[in-house]
Amino acid sequence: MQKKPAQCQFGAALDSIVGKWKPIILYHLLQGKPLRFNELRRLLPGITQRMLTLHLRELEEEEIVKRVIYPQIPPKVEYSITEYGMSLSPVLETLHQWGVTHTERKQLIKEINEQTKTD
Amino acid sequence: MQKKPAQCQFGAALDSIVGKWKPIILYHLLQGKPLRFNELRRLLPGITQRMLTLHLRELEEEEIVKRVIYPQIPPKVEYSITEYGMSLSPVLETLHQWGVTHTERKQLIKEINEQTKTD
DNA sequence: CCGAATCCTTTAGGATACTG
DNA sequence: CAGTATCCTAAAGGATTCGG
Repeated sequence: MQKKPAQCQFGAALDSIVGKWKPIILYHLLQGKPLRFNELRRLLPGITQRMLTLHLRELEEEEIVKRVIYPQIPPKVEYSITEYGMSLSPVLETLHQWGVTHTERKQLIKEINEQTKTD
Repeated sequence: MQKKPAQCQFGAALDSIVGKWKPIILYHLLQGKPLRFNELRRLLPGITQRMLTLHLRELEEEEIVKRVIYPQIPPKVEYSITEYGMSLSPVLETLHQWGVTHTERKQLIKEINEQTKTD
């Protein structure tokens, strides 16, 4: 990667939260309740086991997510947000706000285009 | 793509600002001064013409960036942030803040690991 | 000067089968 | 239950050449 101005470190932040399933994984974990692997999986319809583990491992690597293994049969593993991961909450909230208005805006523009098409 | 909870629209926001060069492109344009294609290119060492145009087109599509063509020989094209694109400023600032501390944190952890390795 | 077009490489993401 | 291991596809990114 290239050198960036010190004032432009939001690329670094993006690296931690970008990934097809990371937004929704984080959303669920930020509810506060620890979730087991299969619970999380059920909350993410369409995700494969592989992708879920990959994304969780990445979040774990950044210490955003904590993985707790209960040594028992059958296995039980719980994922939860870390204290540090909680610091993402306001960041994601801000992004969320912008995302909502952005989506609405695009929808509005689309409707206007379809309207004027019939003129 | 899957369905997401309405409370989790930050994935939509990410779509607009993710891309290898988008963060740094936005950083430069958010300085406020319109920049010509080749000016921008010089500010982004390593980028190819193709990638620069592709990313700019995407940002233009979202109406985050405005493209003004001056019909003259040799051609002159200026890119600038739109009014709407300005609304990204606080969002990116928040991301930036988190990115800075996150980078520092990772660096710190790395140093500690190297320290304890010699014990 | 500001691209478009073509072709190629790399990475992200996915399908499927298997395991302690 | 909670994963690995393999193999494969699609998408992002890049190198190079050509053109108004």
